[in-house]
Amino acid sequence: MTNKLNLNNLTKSEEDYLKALFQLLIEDNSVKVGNNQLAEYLKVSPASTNNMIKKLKSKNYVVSEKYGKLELTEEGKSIAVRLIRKHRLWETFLCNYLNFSWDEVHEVAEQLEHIKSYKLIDELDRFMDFPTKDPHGEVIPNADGEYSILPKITLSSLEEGAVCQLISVNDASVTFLKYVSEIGLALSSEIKVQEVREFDGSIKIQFNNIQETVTRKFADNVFVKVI
Amino acid sequence: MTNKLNLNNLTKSEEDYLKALFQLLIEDNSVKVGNNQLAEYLKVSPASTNNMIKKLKSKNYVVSEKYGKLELTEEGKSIAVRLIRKHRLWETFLCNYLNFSWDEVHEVAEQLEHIKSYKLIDELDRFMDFPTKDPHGEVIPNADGEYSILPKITLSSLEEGAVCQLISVNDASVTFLKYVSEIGLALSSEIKVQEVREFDGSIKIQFNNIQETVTRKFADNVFVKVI
DNA sequence: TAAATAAGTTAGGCATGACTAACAAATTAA
DNA sequence: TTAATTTGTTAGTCATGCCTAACTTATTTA
Repeated sequence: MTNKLNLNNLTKSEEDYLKALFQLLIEDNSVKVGNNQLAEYLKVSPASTNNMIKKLKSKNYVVSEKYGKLELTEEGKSIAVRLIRKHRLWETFLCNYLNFSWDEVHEVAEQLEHIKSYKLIDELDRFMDFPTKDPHGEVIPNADGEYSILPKITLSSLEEGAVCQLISVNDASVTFLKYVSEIGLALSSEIKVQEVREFDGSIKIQFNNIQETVTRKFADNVFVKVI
Repeated sequence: MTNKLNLNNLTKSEEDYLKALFQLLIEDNSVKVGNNQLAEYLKVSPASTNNMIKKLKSKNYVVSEKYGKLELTEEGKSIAVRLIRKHRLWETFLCNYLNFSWDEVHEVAEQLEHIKSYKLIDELDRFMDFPTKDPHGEVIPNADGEYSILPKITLSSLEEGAVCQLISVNDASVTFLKYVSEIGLALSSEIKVQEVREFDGSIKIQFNNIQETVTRKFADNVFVKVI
C-alpha cells in the first residue's frame, strides 16, 4: 500500500501530467511512452513536457533515462489513480444526480478532480453508495486506489462476424460521445460486426436491429467484451 | 439585470480579489475600502493588491482614482455575487449531504467556488431544492444574482440586557466555528447579553440555560437579530 | 503648520508553466 | 552505413501573480 498521509501538494499541472502519463502507460498499456507523445496527448509543446518531466523526476514521481522512455514510480501511480478515482466519481455524480448527459461531464470533472480534500471524495463516494463504474463504463478505483484495469479491446480490433458487448467508451471527446448516443448505442449494447472494409477500415455493425457504418476512428474509441 | 452571457474567463486570483472587495464593500457596508485593507483581508502584500487592482480596472470590474477608494462596477459585483452563490451552495451541499460539519466546509468551498460551469451550480441548486440559507445562516443569492443583504448586527454591538437570536456567523475561521459549536451555540439560539465589561470588551451571555463569557473578538463574528 | 504616521505606488525579483527556435541523439530507410 | 526523419533537449522569452524595498501622497496630531 502506498503512502496515504502525503498531503498532495502538487500543482494542477503536475497532476495533469501524472494522470496523462498513467493513462498512456497503464490504461493504454503502451510499450513505450516518450516525451513527444505525452506532449501531444496533453496538447502542449515538447519543451514544456520536458521541463515538467524534469520536475516530476526530481520529486520521484517519474523515472526515465535521458532519451529513454518515461515511467511512473509507485508514488506517481498512486497519485494518478487517485485523480482518476476523483474524475470518475464526479462524472458519476454529475450524471446520476445533476442531470448531466454523457457528453457534458468530462470538462467539468476535469476541473473537479483537482479539488483537494480526502473527505470530500470519500463522502461523495459514500453518498452515491460506492459506485464501481462511471457513466462511460470505466471502473472507479476504490479509496485504497485498488481497481481492476480491464483489458481494453477496441471495436476496431474485431473480425467480421464477431459479437460483442459495449463496456466503455473513451470520454475525452464531446463530439464522439454525442455521436455514440445519437446512433442509439449505450453501455451493454450487443453489437455484431457485419463487415470490415479493408479500404478505409470502416466497419458495418448491427445492434438493436439498427445497422450503422462507423469509421475506424470511431471504432478505436469503443471498448468491448467479446461474447 | 447584468450580462449573463460572459463566459467568465477570470483567473482564480481575479475572482478572489473581486469577491473579497465585494465582501468588504457591500456585505460589510464599509464607507471606504483601500488598497492596504484589501491586501490585509486577502493576506497578500499591498504591492500585489495594487497590481491586481490595476488589472481589474483595465477590465472594468473595479473603479478608483489614484490614492482613492476602491469600488466595484456592476459587472464586478455580478461576478462577486455569483462566487458567493457558488460558495454558499457548496457549503450547503457539503453539510447537508456529505456529512461535513460547520467548521469543515469553508476551505473546500473556497476551492469549489472556482469551478466554471453554470449548469453545475444551477443543477446543484435544484438538487437541493433551492435552499435560501447556507449552514452558517448566510443568504444564498439566486440564479439571477438577487439576494437580500441582511444588515449585519454583531453580538458585540448590543447593550446589556438585550435579547437576540443568532442568525449567522462568520465562516472564515475554523477555530472560531469549532468554539461556537463547542459551547453549544447554534443558528436561531436565543441569546441574552448579561454584562458588557468595559475593561476588555468581553461579554457575559446566557443561552439555553448556559452562561458563557466571550471575548470582544468572538462577539464581532456572531451576527444577530434583536428580538 | 510642520513633522510623524498611514496609505498607496513603483521598481525590481522570483517561481511556475507555457511558448519558439535551435540543436543533439536515436531510429529508420535507402 | 550513411542520410533522412523522428524524437528529445536546451536556451531564451513571456504572462501571471506573488514578494521586498524604496518611494510618494494623504492624513493625523502635536
